[in-house]
Amino acid sequence: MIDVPAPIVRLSLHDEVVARLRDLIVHGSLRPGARIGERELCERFKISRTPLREALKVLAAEGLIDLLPHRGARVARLDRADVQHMFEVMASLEALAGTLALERITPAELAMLDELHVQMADAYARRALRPYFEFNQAIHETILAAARNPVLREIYNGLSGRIRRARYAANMSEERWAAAMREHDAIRAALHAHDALGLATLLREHLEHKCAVVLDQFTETPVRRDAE
Amino acid sequence: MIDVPAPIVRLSLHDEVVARLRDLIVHGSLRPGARIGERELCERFKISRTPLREALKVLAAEGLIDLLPHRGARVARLDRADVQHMFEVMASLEALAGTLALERITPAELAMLDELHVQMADAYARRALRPYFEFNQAIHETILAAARNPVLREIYNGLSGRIRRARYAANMSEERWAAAMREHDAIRAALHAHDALGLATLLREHLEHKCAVVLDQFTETPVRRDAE
DNA sequence: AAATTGCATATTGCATTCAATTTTTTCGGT
DNA sequence: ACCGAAAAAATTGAATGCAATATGCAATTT
Repeated sequence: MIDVPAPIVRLSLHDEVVARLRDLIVHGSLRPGARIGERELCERFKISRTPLREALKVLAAEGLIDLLPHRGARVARLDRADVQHMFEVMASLEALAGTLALERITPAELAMLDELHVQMADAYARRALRPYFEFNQAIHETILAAARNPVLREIYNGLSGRIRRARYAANMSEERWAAAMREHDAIRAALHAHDALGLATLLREHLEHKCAVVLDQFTETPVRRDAE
Repeated sequence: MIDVPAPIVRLSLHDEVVARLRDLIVHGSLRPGARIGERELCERFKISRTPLREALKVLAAEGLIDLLPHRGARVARLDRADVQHMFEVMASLEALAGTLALERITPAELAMLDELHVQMADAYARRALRPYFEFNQAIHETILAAARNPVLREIYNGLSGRIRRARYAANMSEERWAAAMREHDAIRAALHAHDALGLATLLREHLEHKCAVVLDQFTETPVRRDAE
Protein backbone atom coordinates (compact mmCIF):
# COMPACT_ATOMS: atom_id res chain seq x y z
CA MET A 1 0.00 0.00 0.00
CA ILE A 2 2.41 2.63 -1.14
CA ASP A 3 0.00 4.77 -3.01
CA VAL A 4 -3.63 5.60 -3.67
CA PRO A 5 -5.74 2.58 -4.81
CA ALA A 6 -5.20 3.45 -8.48
CA PRO A 7 -7.71 5.64 -10.26
CA ILE A 8 -9.07 3.27 -12.84
CA VAL A 9 -11.27 5.53 -14.89
CA ARG A 10 -14.05 3.65 -16.52
CA LEU A 11 -15.80 5.53 -19.25
CA SER A 12 -19.37 4.57 -19.82
CA LEU A 13 -20.47 5.02 -23.37
CA HIS A 14 -23.31 7.41 -22.75
CA ASP A 15 -21.20 9.68 -20.57
CA GLU A 16 -18.70 9.89 -23.36
CA VAL A 17 -21.47 10.73 -25.79
CA VAL A 18 -22.82 13.44 -23.49
CA ALA A 19 -19.40 15.06 -23.34
CA ARG A 20 -18.82 14.83 -27.09
CA LEU A 21 -22.23 16.20 -27.96
CA ARG A 22 -21.90 18.99 -25.43
CA ASP A 23 -18.63 20.03 -27.03
CA LEU A 24 -20.17 19.98 -30.48
CA ILE A 25 -22.97 22.24 -29.30
CA VAL A 26 -20.90 24.59 -27.16
CA HIS A 27 -18.29 25.02 -29.86
CA GLY A 28 -20.97 25.71 -32.38
CA SER A 29 -20.38 22.75 -34.66
CA LEU A 30 -24.02 21.92 -34.16
CA ARG A 31 -25.74 25.18 -34.80
CA PRO A 32 -28.72 26.50 -32.85
CA GLY A 33 -31.95 25.18 -34.25
CA ALA A 34 -30.22 22.35 -36.07
CA ARG A 35 -32.09 19.11 -36.13
CA ILE A 36 -30.35 16.20 -34.45
CA GLY A 37 -31.15 12.98 -36.23
CA GLU A 38 -30.64 9.91 -34.12
CA ARG A 39 -29.62 7.75 -37.02
CA GLU A 40 -27.11 10.28 -38.27
CA LEU A 41 -25.39 10.68 -34.92
CA CYS A 42 -25.42 6.97 -34.24
CA GLU A 43 -23.45 6.48 -37.42
CA ARG A 44 -21.12 9.37 -36.61
CA PHE A 45 -20.31 7.94 -33.18
CA LYS A 46 -20.60 4.30 -34.21
CA ILE A 47 -22.95 3.44 -31.39
CA SER A 48 -26.50 2.23 -31.08
CA ARG A 49 -29.47 4.45 -30.34
CA THR A 50 -29.84 3.55 -26.68
CA PRO A 51 -26.82 5.38 -25.25
CA LEU A 52 -27.37 8.25 -27.66
CA ARG A 53 -30.94 8.70 -26.53
CA GLU A 54 -29.86 8.63 -22.89
CA ALA A 55 -27.36 11.35 -23.69
CA LEU A 56 -30.01 13.46 -25.42
CA LYS A 57 -32.22 13.32 -22.33
CA VAL A 58 -29.35 14.59 -20.19
CA LEU A 59 -28.51 17.43 -22.56
CA ALA A 60 -32.16 18.38 -22.69
CA ALA A 61 -32.17 18.56 -18.90
CA GLU A 62 -29.14 20.84 -19.12
CA GLY A 63 -31.01 23.09 -21.49
CA LEU A 64 -28.68 22.65 -24.45
CA ILE A 65 -31.20 20.94 -26.68
CA ASP A 66 -34.97 20.86 -27.03
CA LEU A 67 -36.74 17.53 -27.18
CA LEU A 68 -39.93 17.57 -29.16
CA PRO A 69 -42.11 14.49 -28.66
CA HIS A 70 -41.98 12.22 -31.68
CA ARG A 71 -40.21 14.93 -33.63
CA GLY A 72 -36.68 14.52 -32.47
CA ALA A 73 -34.15 16.83 -30.90
CA ARG A 74 -32.99 20.27 -31.92
CA VAL A 75 -30.14 22.36 -30.63
CA ALA A 76 -31.71 25.01 -28.40
CA ARG A 77 -31.97 28.42 -29.98
CA LEU A 78 -30.54 31.51 -28.39
CA ASP A 79 -32.06 34.93 -28.74
CA ARG A 80 -31.01 38.20 -27.19
CA ALA A 81 -33.42 37.73 -24.31
CA ASP A 82 -31.92 34.33 -23.48
CA VAL A 83 -28.46 35.82 -23.41
CA GLN A 84 -29.57 38.62 -21.12
CA HIS A 85 -31.30 36.20 -18.79
CA MET A 86 -28.27 33.96 -18.59
CA PHE A 87 -25.95 36.86 -17.89
CA GLU A 88 -28.24 38.22 -15.20
CA VAL A 89 -27.99 34.95 -13.33
CA MET A 90 -24.31 34.55 -14.13
CA ALA A 91 -23.54 37.96 -12.68
CA SER A 92 -25.11 36.95 -9.38
CA LEU A 93 -23.24 33.67 -9.32
CA GLU A 94 -19.95 35.48 -9.99
CA ALA A 95 -20.68 37.96 -7.25
CA LEU A 96 -21.46 35.14 -4.85
CA ALA A 97 -18.32 33.28 -5.85
CA GLY A 98 -16.29 36.40 -5.19
CA THR A 99 -17.86 37.03 -1.81
CA LEU A 100 -17.33 33.46 -0.68
CA ALA A 101 -13.83 33.34 -2.11
CA LEU A 102 -12.90 36.39 -0.11
CA GLU A 103 -13.71 34.53 3.09
CA ARG A 104 -12.09 31.26 2.14
CA ILE A 105 -9.23 31.89 -0.22
CA THR A 106 -5.75 30.73 0.76
CA PRO A 107 -2.59 32.77 0.33
CA ALA A 108 -1.44 30.23 -2.24
CA GLU A 109 -4.59 30.75 -4.30
CA LEU A 110 -4.25 34.50 -3.99
CA ALA A 111 -0.71 34.23 -5.29
CA MET A 112 -1.96 32.03 -8.11
CA LEU A 113 -4.48 34.69 -9.02
CA ASP A 114 -1.75 37.32 -9.16
CA GLU A 115 0.33 35.07 -11.34
CA LEU A 116 -2.58 34.44 -13.71
CA HIS A 117 -3.27 38.14 -13.77
CA VAL A 118 0.30 38.88 -14.83
CA GLN A 119 0.09 36.31 -17.58
CA MET A 120 -3.20 37.68 -18.75
CA ALA A 121 -1.76 41.17 -18.83
CA ASP A 122 1.08 39.81 -20.92
CA ALA A 123 -1.34 38.20 -23.33
CA TYR A 124 -3.15 41.51 -23.52
CA ALA A 125 0.08 43.38 -24.23
CA ARG A 126 0.75 40.98 -27.09
CA ARG A 127 -2.87 41.28 -28.19
CA ALA A 128 -3.04 37.50 -28.11
CA LEU A 129 -6.75 36.94 -27.88
CA ARG A 130 -6.86 33.20 -27.37
CA PRO A 131 -4.34 33.06 -24.49
CA TYR A 132 -6.04 36.10 -23.00
CA PHE A 133 -9.36 34.28 -22.94
CA GLU A 134 -7.77 31.23 -21.41
CA PHE A 135 -6.08 33.10 -18.57
CA ASN A 136 -9.25 35.06 -18.08
CA GLN A 137 -11.21 31.86 -17.67
CA ALA A 138 -8.53 30.40 -15.41
CA ILE A 139 -8.90 33.42 -13.13
CA HIS A 140 -12.64 33.01 -12.86
CA GLU A 141 -12.21 29.31 -12.22
CA THR A 142 -9.70 29.94 -9.48
CA ILE A 143 -12.09 32.31 -7.77
CA LEU A 144 -14.81 29.72 -8.13
CA ALA A 145 -12.60 27.06 -6.62
CA ALA A 146 -11.74 29.36 -3.73
CA ALA A 147 -15.45 29.77 -3.00
CA ARG A 148 -15.43 26.14 -1.77
CA ASN A 149 -19.00 25.49 -2.77
CA PRO A 150 -19.56 22.45 -4.99
CA VAL A 151 -23.19 23.35 -5.61
CA LEU A 152 -22.23 26.79 -6.84
CA ARG A 153 -19.51 25.25 -8.94
CA GLU A 154 -21.90 22.81 -10.54
CA ILE A 155 -24.55 25.41 -11.37
CA TYR A 156 -21.93 27.90 -12.51
CA ASN A 157 -20.35 25.41 -14.88
CA GLY A 158 -23.67 24.41 -16.32
CA LEU A 159 -24.63 27.96 -17.05
CA SER A 160 -21.13 28.76 -18.23
CA GLY A 161 -21.43 26.14 -20.94
CA ARG A 162 -24.71 27.53 -22.14
CA ILE A 163 -23.32 31.05 -22.22
CA ARG A 164 -20.11 30.13 -23.98
CA ARG A 165 -22.22 29.04 -26.91
CA ALA A 166 -23.28 32.63 -27.42
CA ARG A 167 -20.00 34.30 -26.79
CA TYR A 168 -17.78 32.12 -28.85
CA ALA A 169 -17.51 34.57 -31.69
CA ALA A 170 -17.04 37.47 -29.30
CA ASN A 171 -14.31 39.66 -30.67
CA MET A 172 -13.77 42.62 -28.42
CA SER A 173 -13.10 46.15 -29.48
CA GLU A 174 -9.77 47.65 -28.46
CA GLU A 175 -11.33 50.01 -25.95
CA ARG A 176 -13.55 47.33 -24.47
CA TRP A 177 -10.53 45.10 -24.08
CA ALA A 178 -8.68 47.85 -22.25
CA ALA A 179 -11.68 48.43 -20.03
CA ALA A 180 -11.85 44.74 -19.23
CA MET A 181 -8.22 44.83 -18.16
CA ARG A 182 -8.89 47.77 -15.87
CA GLU A 183 -11.83 45.94 -14.39
CA HIS A 184 -9.70 42.92 -13.71
CA ASP A 185 -7.18 45.17 -11.98
CA ALA A 186 -9.91 46.54 -9.78
CA ILE A 187 -11.18 43.03 -9.03
CA ARG A 188 -7.72 41.97 -7.98
CA ALA A 189 -7.36 45.04 -5.82
CA ALA A 190 -10.68 44.37 -4.10
CA LEU A 191 -9.57 40.82 -3.41
CA HIS A 192 -6.35 41.98 -1.79
CA ALA A 193 -8.15 44.73 0.10
CA HIS A 194 -10.64 42.18 1.35
CA ASP A 195 -13.41 44.45 0.18
CA ALA A 196 -16.43 42.17 -0.09
CA LEU A 197 -19.00 44.67 -1.20
CA GLY A 198 -16.71 46.26 -3.76
CA LEU A 199 -15.66 42.89 -5.14
CA ALA A 200 -19.23 41.72 -5.60
CA THR A 201 -20.16 44.95 -7.34
CA LEU A 202 -17.12 44.83 -9.60
CA LEU A 203 -17.76 41.24 -10.63
CA ARG A 204 -21.39 42.02 -11.30
CA GLU A 205 -20.52 45.02 -13.46
CA HIS A 206 -17.78 43.11 -15.21
CA LEU A 207 -20.32 40.50 -16.25
CA GLU A 208 -22.80 43.15 -17.29
CA HIS A 209 -20.20 44.63 -19.60
CA LYS A 210 -19.39 41.22 -21.01
CA CYS A 211 -23.08 40.78 -21.68
CA ALA A 212 -23.22 44.07 -23.54
CA VAL A 213 -20.29 43.01 -25.72
CA VAL A 214 -21.89 39.70 -26.53
CA LEU A 215 -25.25 41.27 -27.27
CA ASP A 216 -23.53 43.83 -29.45
CA GLN A 217 -22.11 41.19 -31.72
CA PHE A 218 -25.05 38.91 -31.37
CA THR A 219 -26.72 37.97 -34.60
CA GLU A 220 -30.18 36.65 -34.06
CA THR A 221 -30.47 33.03 -35.09
CA PRO A 222 -32.52 33.00 -38.25
CA VAL A 223 -35.74 31.16 -37.57
CA ARG A 224 -35.67 28.62 -40.31
CA ARG A 225 -37.67 25.45 -39.94
CA ASP A 226 -34.53 23.41 -40.38
CA ALA A 227 -31.25 25.12 -39.73
CA GLU A 228 -28.57 22.64 -40.64
CA MET B 1 -59.09 29.74 -35.18
CA ILE B 2 -60.93 30.79 -32.07
CA ASP B 3 -58.42 29.62 -29.60
CA VAL B 4 -54.92 28.34 -29.04
CA PRO B 5 -54.14 25.18 -31.10
CA ALA B 6 -55.33 22.95 -28.27
CA PRO B 7 -53.22 22.10 -25.25
CA ILE B 8 -52.48 18.54 -26.20
CA VAL B 9 -50.59 17.25 -23.24
CA ARG B 10 -48.41 14.56 -24.55
CA LEU B 11 -46.93 12.55 -21.77
CA SER B 12 -43.87 10.66 -22.82
CA LEU B 13 -43.31 7.75 -20.54
CA HIS B 14 -39.89 8.72 -19.37
CA ASP B 15 -40.95 12.27 -18.54
CA GLU B 16 -43.69 10.84 -16.39
CA VAL B 17 -41.17 8.57 -14.71
CA VAL B 18 -38.79 11.46 -14.09
CA ALA B 19 -41.56 13.40 -12.38
CA ARG B 20 -42.73 10.46 -10.30
CA LEU B 21 -39.24 9.52 -9.19
CA ARG B 22 -38.39 13.11 -8.39
CA ASP B 23 -41.44 13.32 -6.16
CA LEU B 24 -40.52 10.12 -4.41
CA ILE B 25 -37.05 11.46 -3.70
CA VAL B 26 -38.05 15.00 -2.78
CA HIS B 27 -40.81 13.81 -0.46
CA GLY B 28 -38.43 11.42 1.17
CA SER B 29 -40.15 8.18 0.23
CA LEU B 30 -36.87 7.12 -1.27
CA ARG B 31 -34.40 7.88 1.45
CA PRO B 32 -30.90 9.29 0.95
CA GLY B 33 -28.44 6.55 0.24
CA ALA B 34 -31.16 4.10 -0.74
CA ARG B 35 -30.30 1.79 -3.55
CA ILE B 36 -32.52 2.06 -6.62
CA GLY B 37 -32.88 -1.30 -8.29
CA GLU B 38 -33.94 -1.15 -11.91
CA ARG B 39 -35.96 -4.30 -11.69
CA GLU B 40 -37.80 -3.20 -8.58
CA LEU B 41 -38.81 0.17 -10.02
CA CYS B 42 -39.75 -1.31 -13.37
CA GLU B 43 -42.23 -3.51 -11.59
CA ARG B 44 -43.49 -0.68 -9.42
CA PHE B 45 -44.15 1.55 -12.43
CA LYS B 46 -45.09 -1.28 -14.78
CA ILE B 47 -42.67 -0.15 -17.46
CA SER B 48 -39.63 -1.56 -19.15
CA ARG B 49 -36.08 -0.65 -18.27
CA THR B 50 -35.44 1.71 -21.17
CA PRO B 51 -37.55 4.69 -20.08
CA LEU B 52 -36.56 4.10 -16.47
CA ARG B 53 -32.88 4.23 -17.32
CA GLU B 54 -33.38 7.41 -19.30
CA ALA B 55 -35.11 8.91 -16.28
CA LEU B 56 -32.26 7.90 -14.00
CA LYS B 57 -29.76 9.67 -16.24
CA VAL B 58 -31.79 12.87 -16.04
CA LEU B 59 -32.14 12.72 -12.27
CA ALA B 60 -28.43 12.09 -11.98
CA ALA B 61 -27.81 15.21 -14.05
CA GLU B 62 -30.07 17.11 -11.67
CA GLY B 63 -28.01 15.89 -8.75
CA LEU B 64 -30.77 13.95 -7.04
CA ILE B 65 -29.20 10.54 -7.48
CA ASP B 66 -25.71 9.12 -7.90
CA LEU B 67 -25.00 6.73 -10.73
CA LEU B 68 -22.24 4.24 -10.02
CA PRO B 69 -20.99 2.34 -13.07
CA HIS B 70 -22.25 -1.23 -13.07
CA ARG B 71 -23.43 -0.77 -9.52
CA GLY B 72 -26.71 0.93 -10.02
CA ALA B 73 -28.20 4.14 -8.71
CA ARG B 74 -28.48 5.49 -5.19
CA VAL B 75 -30.39 8.46 -3.86
CA ALA B 76 -27.84 11.20 -3.28
CA ARG B 77 -26.90 11.72 0.32
CA LEU B 78 -27.18 15.03 2.05
CA ASP B 79 -24.84 16.18 4.77
CA ARG B 80 -24.73 19.47 6.63
CA ALA B 81 -22.17 20.88 4.22
CA ASP B 82 -24.41 20.12 1.23
CA VAL B 83 -27.30 21.93 2.88
CA GLN B 84 -25.15 24.95 3.61
CA HIS B 85 -23.84 25.05 0.07
CA MET B 86 -27.31 24.85 -1.40
CA PHE B 87 -28.62 27.59 0.84
CA GLU B 88 -25.69 29.84 0.03
CA VAL B 89 -26.56 29.66 -3.65
CA MET B 90 -30.28 29.80 -2.99
CA ALA B 91 -29.89 33.00 -0.99
CA SER B 92 -28.20 34.66 -3.95
CA LEU B 93 -30.86 33.46 -6.33
CA GLU B 94 -33.61 34.78 -4.04
CA ALA B 95 -31.87 38.10 -3.75
CA LEU B 96 -31.54 38.31 -7.52
CA ALA B 97 -35.17 37.36 -7.98
CA GLY B 98 -36.19 40.09 -5.58
CA THR B 99 -34.04 42.72 -7.26
CA LEU B 100 -35.35 41.85 -10.71
CA ALA B 101 -38.93 41.58 -9.48
CA LEU B 102 -38.71 45.07 -8.06
CA GLU B 103 -38.00 46.41 -11.53
CA ARG B 104 -40.56 44.33 -13.37
CA ILE B 105 -43.46 43.52 -11.07
CA THR B 106 -46.95 44.62 -12.08
CA PRO B 107 -49.49 46.23 -9.73
CA ALA B 108 -51.62 43.11 -10.09
CA GLU B 109 -48.76 40.92 -8.95
CA LEU B 110 -48.02 43.24 -6.06
CA ALA B 111 -51.67 43.00 -5.02
CA MET B 112 -51.45 39.23 -5.32
CA LEU B 113 -48.43 39.25 -3.01
CA ASP B 114 -50.35 41.28 -0.44
CA GLU B 115 -53.24 38.87 -0.67
CA LEU B 116 -50.95 35.88 -0.22
CA HIS B 117 -49.31 37.62 2.67
CA VAL B 118 -52.66 38.11 4.40
CA GLN B 119 -53.53 34.47 3.91
CA MET B 120 -50.17 33.40 5.21
CA ALA B 121 -50.62 35.59 8.26
CA ASP B 122 -53.97 33.93 8.81
CA ALA B 123 -52.43 30.50 8.57
CA TYR B 124 -49.82 31.65 11.07
CA ALA B 125 -52.53 32.93 13.46
CA ARG B 126 -54.17 29.52 13.30
CA ARG B 127 -50.80 27.85 13.67
CA ALA B 128 -51.63 25.86 10.56
CA LEU B 129 -48.20 24.76 9.44
CA ARG B 130 -49.06 23.12 6.15
CA PRO B 131 -51.10 26.02 4.71
CA TYR B 132 -48.44 28.41 6.02
CA PHE B 133 -45.77 26.61 4.06
CA GLU B 134 -47.92 26.61 0.97
CA PHE B 135 -48.63 30.34 1.05
CA ASN B 136 -45.01 30.93 1.86
CA GLN B 137 -43.96 29.04 -1.20
CA ALA B 138 -46.58 30.78 -3.31
CA ILE B 139 -45.11 34.11 -2.28
CA HIS B 140 -41.63 33.12 -3.30
CA GLU B 141 -42.96 31.75 -6.57
CA THR B 142 -44.81 34.96 -7.30
CA ILE B 143 -41.65 36.97 -6.75
CA LEU B 144 -39.81 34.56 -9.00
CA ALA B 145 -42.42 34.94 -11.69
CA ALA B 146 -42.22 38.72 -11.42
CA ALA B 147 -38.48 38.52 -12.03
CA ARG B 148 -39.29 37.58 -15.66
CA ASN B 149 -36.22 35.46 -16.10
CA PRO B 150 -36.80 31.90 -17.33
CA VAL B 151 -33.18 30.92 -16.75
CA LEU B 152 -33.35 32.03 -13.15
CA ARG B 153 -36.65 30.26 -12.76
CA GLU B 154 -35.26 27.03 -14.12
CA ILE B 155 -32.16 27.04 -11.93
CA TYR B 156 -34.12 28.17 -8.92
CA ASN B 157 -36.65 25.37 -9.29
CA GLY B 158 -33.94 22.78 -9.73
CA LEU B 159 -32.17 23.84 -6.58
CA SER B 160 -35.46 24.28 -4.76
CA GLY B 161 -36.27 20.61 -5.31
CA ARG B 162 -32.93 19.52 -3.95
CA ILE B 163 -33.31 21.73 -0.90
CA ARG B 164 -36.87 20.70 -0.15
CA ARG B 165 -35.58 17.21 0.40
CA ALA B 166 -33.64 18.43 3.40
CA ARG B 167 -36.19 20.73 4.86
CA TYR B 168 -39.23 18.52 4.65
CA ALA B 169 -39.12 17.60 8.30
CA ALA B 170 -38.46 21.19 9.28
CA ASN B 171 -40.64 21.99 12.23
CA MET B 172 -40.05 25.54 13.33
CA SER B 173 -39.89 26.75 16.88
CA GLU B 174 -42.53 29.27 17.96
CA GLU B 175 -40.08 32.14 18.14
CA ARG B 176 -38.47 31.29 14.82
CA TRP B 177 -41.90 31.19 13.23
CA ALA B 178 -42.69 34.63 14.64
CA ALA B 179 -39.37 35.92 13.37
CA ALA B 180 -40.09 34.52 9.92
CA MET B 181 -43.39 36.39 9.88
CA ARG B 182 -41.64 39.63 10.82
CA GLU B 183 -39.12 39.04 8.06
CA HIS B 184 -41.88 38.54 5.55
CA ASP B 185 -43.44 41.78 6.68
CA ALA B 186 -40.17 43.56 6.12
CA ILE B 187 -39.80 41.95 2.69
CA ARG B 188 -43.25 43.14 1.73
CA ALA B 189 -42.46 46.60 2.98
CA ALA B 190 -39.25 46.75 0.96
CA LEU B 191 -41.18 45.68 -2.11
CA HIS B 192 -43.70 48.46 -1.67
CA ALA B 193 -40.99 50.98 -0.83
CA HIS B 194 -39.11 49.95 -3.95
CA ASP B 195 -36.02 49.48 -1.85
CA ALA B 196 -33.81 47.23 -3.96
CA LEU B 197 -30.82 47.00 -1.66
CA GLY B 198 -32.94 46.41 1.41
CA LEU B 199 -35.03 43.77 -0.32
CA ALA B 200 -32.01 41.84 -1.50
CA THR B 201 -30.49 41.94 1.96
CA LEU B 202 -33.72 40.87 3.62
CA LEU B 203 -34.22 37.95 1.26
CA ARG B 204 -30.64 36.86 1.77
CA GLU B 205 -30.94 36.99 5.53
CA HIS B 206 -34.31 35.28 5.43
CA LEU B 207 -32.76 32.37 3.59
CA GLU B 208 -29.81 32.30 5.97
CA HIS B 209 -32.19 31.93 8.87
CA LYS B 210 -34.09 29.19 7.10
CA CYS B 211 -30.79 27.43 6.60
CA ALA B 212 -30.02 27.69 10.28
CA VAL B 213 -33.39 26.16 11.14
CA VAL B 214 -32.89 23.29 8.76
CA LEU B 215 -29.37 22.64 9.96
CA ASP B 216 -30.60 22.73 13.52
CA GLN B 217 -33.00 19.89 12.95
CA PHE B 218 -30.78 18.14 10.50
CA THR B 219 -29.87 14.61 11.39
CA GLU B 220 -26.86 13.43 9.53
CA THR B 221 -27.71 10.58 7.19
CA PRO B 222 -26.19 7.52 8.76
CA VAL B 223 -23.53 6.18 6.44
CA ARG B 224 -24.66 2.66 6.08
CA ARG B 225 -23.49 0.72 3.09
CA ASP B 226 -27.07 -0.07 2.21
CA ALA B 227 -29.72 2.24 3.53
CA GLU B 228 -32.99 0.41 2.77
C1' DA C 1 -10.72 -20.97 12.33
C1' DA C 2 -9.80 -17.25 9.19
C1' DA C 3 -8.79 -15.86 4.76
C1' DT C 4 -8.60 -16.23 -0.07
C1' DT C 5 -9.95 -18.02 -4.48
C1' DG C 6 -13.18 -19.80 -7.78
C1' DC C 7 -17.81 -20.30 -9.33
C1' DA C 8 -22.77 -19.18 -9.62
C1' DT C 9 -26.11 -15.58 -9.63
C1' DA C 10 -27.84 -11.12 -10.30
C1' DT C 11 -27.58 -6.64 -12.23
C1' DT C 12 -26.14 -3.29 -15.34
C1' DG C 13 -24.72 -1.53 -20.23
C1' DC C 14 -25.66 -1.71 -24.85
C1' DA C 15 -27.72 -3.57 -29.18
C1' DT C 16 -31.56 -5.07 -31.57
C1' DT C 17 -36.42 -5.51 -32.41
C1' DC C 18 -41.22 -4.11 -32.41
C1' DA C 19 -44.78 -0.56 -32.20
C1' DA C 20 -46.57 4.16 -32.63
C1' DT C 21 -46.38 8.71 -34.65
C1' DT C 22 -44.91 11.96 -37.94
C1' DT C 23 -43.39 13.33 -42.44
C1' DT C 24 -43.10 12.61 -47.24
C1' DT C 25 -44.81 10.94 -51.44
C1' DT C 26 -48.26 9.85 -54.58
C1' DC C 27 -52.55 9.85 -56.66
C1' DG C 28 -57.03 11.70 -57.71
C1' DG C 29 -60.10 15.63 -58.16
C1' DT C 30 -61.13 20.32 -59.28
C1' DA D 1 -51.26 23.00 -62.57
C1' DC D 2 -52.76 23.12 -57.83
C1' DC D 3 -54.76 21.48 -53.65
C1' DG D 4 -56.21 17.72 -50.68
C1' DA D 5 -56.45 13.00 -49.07
C1' DA D 6 -54.47 8.60 -48.47
C1' DA D 7 -50.75 5.44 -48.44
C1' DA D 8 -45.74 4.68 -47.94
C1' DA D 9 -41.49 5.73 -45.82
C1' DA D 10 -38.93 7.41 -42.21
C1' DT D 11 -38.24 8.47 -37.48
C1' DT D 12 -39.04 8.23 -32.74
C1' DG D 13 -40.70 5.66 -28.35
C1' DA D 14 -40.57 1.55 -25.80
C1' DA D 15 -39.53 -3.50 -25.02
C1' DT D 16 -36.73 -7.39 -25.18
C1' DG D 17 -32.36 -9.91 -25.61
C1' DC D 18 -27.47 -10.56 -25.12
C1' DA D 19 -22.87 -9.53 -23.31
C1' DA D 20 -20.07 -7.56 -19.62
C1' DT D 21 -19.38 -6.60 -14.84
C1' DA D 22 -20.22 -6.90 -9.95
C1' DT D 23 -21.90 -9.39 -5.85
C1' DG D 24 -22.45 -13.38 -2.89
C1' DC D 25 -21.45 -18.00 -1.50
C1' DA D 26 -18.93 -21.99 -0.90
C1' DA D 27 -14.91 -24.70 -1.06
C1' DT D 28 -10.11 -25.00 -0.45
C1' DT D 29 -5.89 -23.59 1.68
C1' DT D 30 -2.95 -21.89 5.30
